[in-house]
Amino acid sequence: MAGKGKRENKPTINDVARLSGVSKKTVSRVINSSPLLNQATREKVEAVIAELGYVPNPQARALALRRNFVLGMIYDNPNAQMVLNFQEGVLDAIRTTEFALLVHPVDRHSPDLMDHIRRFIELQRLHGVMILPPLSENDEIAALFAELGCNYVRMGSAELDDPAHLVQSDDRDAVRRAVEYLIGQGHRRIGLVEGPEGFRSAMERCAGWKDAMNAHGLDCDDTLMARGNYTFETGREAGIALLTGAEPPTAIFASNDVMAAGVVQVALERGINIPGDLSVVGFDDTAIAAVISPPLTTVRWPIRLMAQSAARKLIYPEAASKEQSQFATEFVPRASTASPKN
Amino acid sequence: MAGKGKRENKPTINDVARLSGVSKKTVSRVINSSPLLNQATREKVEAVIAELGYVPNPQARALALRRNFVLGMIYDNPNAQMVLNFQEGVLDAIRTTEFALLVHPVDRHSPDLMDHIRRFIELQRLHGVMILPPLSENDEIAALFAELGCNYVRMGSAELDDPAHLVQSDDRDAVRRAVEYLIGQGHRRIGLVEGPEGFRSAMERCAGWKDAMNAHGLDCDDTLMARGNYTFETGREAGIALLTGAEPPTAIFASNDVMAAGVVQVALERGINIPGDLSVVGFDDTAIAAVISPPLTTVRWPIRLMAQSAARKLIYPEAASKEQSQFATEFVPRASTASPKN
DNA sequence: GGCAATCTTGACACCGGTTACCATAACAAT
DNA sequence: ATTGTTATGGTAACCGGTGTCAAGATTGCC
Repeated sequence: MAGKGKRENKPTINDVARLSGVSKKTVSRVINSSPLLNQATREKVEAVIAELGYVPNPQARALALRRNFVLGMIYDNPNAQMVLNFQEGVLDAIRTTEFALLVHPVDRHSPDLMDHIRRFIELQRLHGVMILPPLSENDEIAALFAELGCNYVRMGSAELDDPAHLVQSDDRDAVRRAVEYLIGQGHRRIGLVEGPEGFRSAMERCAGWKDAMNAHGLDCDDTLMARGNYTFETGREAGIALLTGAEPPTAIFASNDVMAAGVVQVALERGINIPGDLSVVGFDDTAIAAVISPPLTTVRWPIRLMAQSAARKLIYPEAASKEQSQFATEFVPRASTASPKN
Repeated sequence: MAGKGKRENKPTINDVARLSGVSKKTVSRVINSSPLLNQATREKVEAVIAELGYVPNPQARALALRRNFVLGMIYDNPNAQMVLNFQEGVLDAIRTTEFALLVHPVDRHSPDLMDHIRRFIELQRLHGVMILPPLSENDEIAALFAELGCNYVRMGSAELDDPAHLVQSDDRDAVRRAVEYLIGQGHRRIGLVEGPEGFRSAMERCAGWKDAMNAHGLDCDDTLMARGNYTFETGREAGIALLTGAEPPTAIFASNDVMAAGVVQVALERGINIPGDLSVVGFDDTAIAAVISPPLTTVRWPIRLMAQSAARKLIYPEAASKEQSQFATEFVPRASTASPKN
């Protein structure tokens, strides 16, 4: 039996209004820092707010404004470090705002992926959603967001969408530069561990490798290429395939760091010295790169900055297309590369 | 969905009521599967809901029910893979519910950490929050949640709280078993790379090492111990400290996988063969363990299961203390351990 | 002093759901 | 036929904020 006495409930806008002798609407004006408001009134109300420790109810606000201050992020994690860095970047961007971040991992091989995503969008009514690779490369998913009227930004390795809906790194160029670094060291037979079929990022990275090889008159023959699917195990397999040929490469570019780690492990198991007998280059610069032996030469993706930009595109849609979309990568030389011996 | 017309606003409960010729209240009863309702009416309304693709507005629901169907998770990432596995576990648990997951990384060294967390809790009014280590070991933070009336679950390595607010692995026992494995292989001088000062998990793991050493009459002298702070770099430093002594250990237990990777890298740099000259054991079984060379023997934490349990404790508070709190770890032998040579 | 222009403020409906309470219909028991 | 009981559905108030619009207070100007 609740007495009429002190309530345990949080203070509401009505409490603030009553205690400061103004109407709810005026309190609302204070909260939203409306310009048409007497300074004295504002201070009086602010004092009461501070005293009560009043914080507006976000659900009520969302309902009245028909606007939800929550950003979403969907991913099918290819890489934990990348996802987490992204999360941190988003948090950087929303820290000074009232936005929050909802995460939603999915399984891209699930047969009801689309239904699953649809349900998620309809249920949560988010302000906007960021889509991470490889889901971001799926145009069908983007179309679903558009159909449901949910704002989105895709994070990708190529021009997947217009600038308002995209943050992008130029993987092709980044890989070209990395491979040219190897060529500059004197390598002529440079292998490629390709990413999975149908992945845009895999295609771009492959194209970058070919660009560099062709530009220097080097052959891209089949014995220099092996396909993986961005996992460690397939990196190992690709490594075995490349290293057991008649004329094995003196350097290998792997389309991501985990696969590069697989190549390194296989090489070491066979007594192939790195970087003495074989140079290895990865892509992503995730935590693993610095941690394996020897530390891996790789390409750093400015994920955190890209995440900040993606979040801002959603928070300020009117400026979305002016917000930076293209991000430069950075080549990070470490100890897994050297000039070939001969 | 029939009708390809212009996409109006989303259907509301009123639309459903009008089209099915019943009142809002009846529709609400259908949505909440109230038992006192005519079967025919229910089916009629359900048909209209399906046709319209109606989904109740979560903000309005949250407001009316005074209850928010969102779970939160705060962490100061010590380990990306762990955080992500945890997220996936939570998603497992909420997949069939209407709950969503909000994430909130923080910096535990920030001077206004407490204010930051307070603001987060007050602003979001979550249904409950999961706290990951090392933040979970901070009693002050737990007290803040209690003070603000926000339900929480801590994830930890020891009995930090009552079962309703805790999911726990027994790190001490897990480490004891891992070290006894080394002893069983014939090792006598077994080094410890300790975790950072003040961390409960670090203390527990250290205690487990001592338990095993003492139980077998082995000395825990200072030259066998070095402290790190759970980062790769400090793992390297600790490795150098342990391996440059007069009588270096033949095996090293590192309190987490990244530090173990640091030890491995340092050893390989100095031509110390692993596992021939030195066995190394880690803790966590994060992705890195399987990926370095040689693959790391370690202890697997059932993070995903723990996360599921934590989420269920929050979703069903009435059953929270009956939900599993204690989780067993699993010893994972790989190629970084072997019997000492001599 | 009178009147318009501008600044402040509050009454009230509304966002999209929920519950409390009441009204009616159907059906059984007396 | 009257009454009691149980199903079922309607009405209105409410959750805690917001927009609209107009009234009241101030000010400027002739």
